[in-house]
Amino acid sequence: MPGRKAAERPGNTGRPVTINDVAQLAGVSVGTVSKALNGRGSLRAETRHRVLSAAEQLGFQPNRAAVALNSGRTYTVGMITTDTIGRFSIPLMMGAEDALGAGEMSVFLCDARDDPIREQYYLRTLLSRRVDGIIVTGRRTQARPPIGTGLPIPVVYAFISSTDPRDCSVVPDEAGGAHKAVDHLLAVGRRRIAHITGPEHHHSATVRATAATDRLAEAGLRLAGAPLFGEWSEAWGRQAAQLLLGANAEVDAVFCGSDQIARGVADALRAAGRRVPDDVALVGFDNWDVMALGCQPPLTSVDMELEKLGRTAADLLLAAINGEASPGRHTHPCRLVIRDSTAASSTPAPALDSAPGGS
Amino acid sequence: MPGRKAAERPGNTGRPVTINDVAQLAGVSVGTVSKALNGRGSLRAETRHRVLSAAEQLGFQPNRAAVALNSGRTYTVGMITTDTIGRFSIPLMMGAEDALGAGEMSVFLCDARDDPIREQYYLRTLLSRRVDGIIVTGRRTQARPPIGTGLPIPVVYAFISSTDPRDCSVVPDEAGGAHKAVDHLLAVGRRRIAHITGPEHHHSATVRATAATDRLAEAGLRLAGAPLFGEWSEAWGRQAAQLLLGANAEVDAVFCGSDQIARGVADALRAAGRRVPDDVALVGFDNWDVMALGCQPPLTSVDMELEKLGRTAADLLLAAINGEASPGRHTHPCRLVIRDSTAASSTPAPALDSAPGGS
DNA sequence: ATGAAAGCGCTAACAC
DNA sequence: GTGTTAGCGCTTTCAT
Repeated sequence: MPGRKAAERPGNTGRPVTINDVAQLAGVSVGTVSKALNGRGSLRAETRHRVLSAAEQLGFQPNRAAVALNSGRTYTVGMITTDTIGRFSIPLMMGAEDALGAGEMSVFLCDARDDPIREQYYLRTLLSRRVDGIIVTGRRTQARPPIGTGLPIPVVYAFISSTDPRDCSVVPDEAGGAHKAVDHLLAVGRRRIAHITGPEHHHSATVRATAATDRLAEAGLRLAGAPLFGEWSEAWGRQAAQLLLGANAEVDAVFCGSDQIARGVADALRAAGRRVPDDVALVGFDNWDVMALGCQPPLTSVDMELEKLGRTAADLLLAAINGEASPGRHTHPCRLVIRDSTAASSTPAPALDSAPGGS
Repeated sequence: MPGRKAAERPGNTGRPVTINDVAQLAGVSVGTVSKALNGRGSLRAETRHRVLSAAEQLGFQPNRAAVALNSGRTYTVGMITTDTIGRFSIPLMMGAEDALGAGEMSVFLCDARDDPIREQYYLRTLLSRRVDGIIVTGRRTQARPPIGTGLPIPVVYAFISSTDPRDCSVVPDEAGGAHKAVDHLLAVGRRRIAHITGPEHHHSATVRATAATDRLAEAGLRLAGAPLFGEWSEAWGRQAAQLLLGANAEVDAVFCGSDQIARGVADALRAAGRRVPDDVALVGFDNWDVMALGCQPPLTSVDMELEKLGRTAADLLLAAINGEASPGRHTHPCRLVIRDSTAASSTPAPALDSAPGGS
């Protein structure tokens, strides 16, 4: 009964189908089967066809462990993430997994949960499994010590980077993203721009704050007050916005270090009777859909394009596996996504913006 | 130089260290090395020690492909998710990965992206890699057709379930969760409870709505109006809240099908001058931290405990791999997380709740 | 054009 | 207590 699944066929032993079974059914030797299946050597068309249909009929799937054993390649890579919660690593992983899948690579998922012990455990596991390469991802863009030295396989750091400049890292151009945000605010006519962001000890916060300050300086302007460092939370956004309202009513734009902060700012501004974007334009960072779109009004935001970044990391890893390593720090541009929170104030349409919930 | 990493040692060939290298360095045969490393057979303590330190010195890691080849077991499982964006599958995966890691299992990550073709591709890949089992996860709790029939390895469905009742599925007890939400609202003295939720064709929406209605009926009450089916979005929450305000000012609680919806409802109520929880108590679903905590006030919500659910699924899979299958549909209880949005209205503290952003 | 056989790294059965 | 060897499933010479 050729149409049936292998495991349903009467007489099926439960044992996986091997190349031997195929050889027997096709009436040839295993060597011939191997050639037929891999399109190597020279075979009569008829023989090749006979083998292929036998394999088909048995539902034969080559045992990759055996292939790995004599090729030395497993067509497998490890992905180690230090990020438990996954907000940043998920798109990275998905992008990488997609790019690797196209190269017939399977991905081992390793969640190190910010624990160096777990990390080393996973590293050993992956080496034992003879993965062809490793991608290391994490929640922060700050450089971190290499996961290992003198490893026999290539490693690519994605989002995070390695402190060793010879290592291959792919990182978002956060400074460039901040530049785009500031440029956009200037372009829509804003001049008194404040900056609210995360903790000062957080790499992304300082990079983005510095970049924003520098860009304004290039335009002959200064930030409206020092950057407000706090937490990556809506609550901090609300709190900081109130500080701003208390101290300086002249601000006509706020560039925020994250969408969560921006959303808190939007809520606080609205509660205080300030209109966004008419009175104050708002730009976030991350382009986190649920925040940027849930915000009233929808938020202009800097997108780090993490999925693309993951894809790039995977491509660099594949190249390195094939002997074409690209050592060093590779930056990946950010993209500014413009939404209503920075709509040009030259054409205000107050009545339309104010009741988004109406049915 | 014993302290050095294997790959840095002078004379290192780049070739992975095998059991042969260890045998040679220890001056014994490969069989002896195998016994020493796996604690089998009987060896002199001195010999065992000599082997272990040789292995240590060379940084030996057994080639898992070889182990797999003659044990037939790969200590590997596949995790197929149909969920691209990952909101639900991430905690599931993390829980499962954690539980499997404890069993020395590595996890292949497969993102099928809602594409049946990709799903079957991954299934073939996993079978070819001879995984010991498969976990299938997805974004919706609705039953889906089995991923394959007569498969040679156990499959466990997590969050989603299989339409075949003989398959092993682990699903959240959404109805139970809805019961807890309603019970809690009744316990804090609410009697006119409305329900706003996602699309009517969405399994979770109807299950939760039905369960809420039933529970109220058991208490001799009725839902305040028919369930409002719409979208899983904040915008719909806002819109539905306005419908509610227009039609029926007497509602003293809203049970929402998701935290996103609840958050939209909270915003709309506040904008309309209604106080939460004083005038209207609010319960969400999902306990999605960023929504539940970002909401003003923080949201009481039903937590499906997806990480635990993933862990349970992994444990069931491990058991099935060891020959102790647990066919059928296993439900996993939900947990109600109580926050300010349902604080008992008998002790109102209006002044404190209204300015959470104050510094 | 096809078959036979060695070998990838490891484990286990058996010999000594 | 330790060494030798067959064999897991597959690929790849090398004969024929």
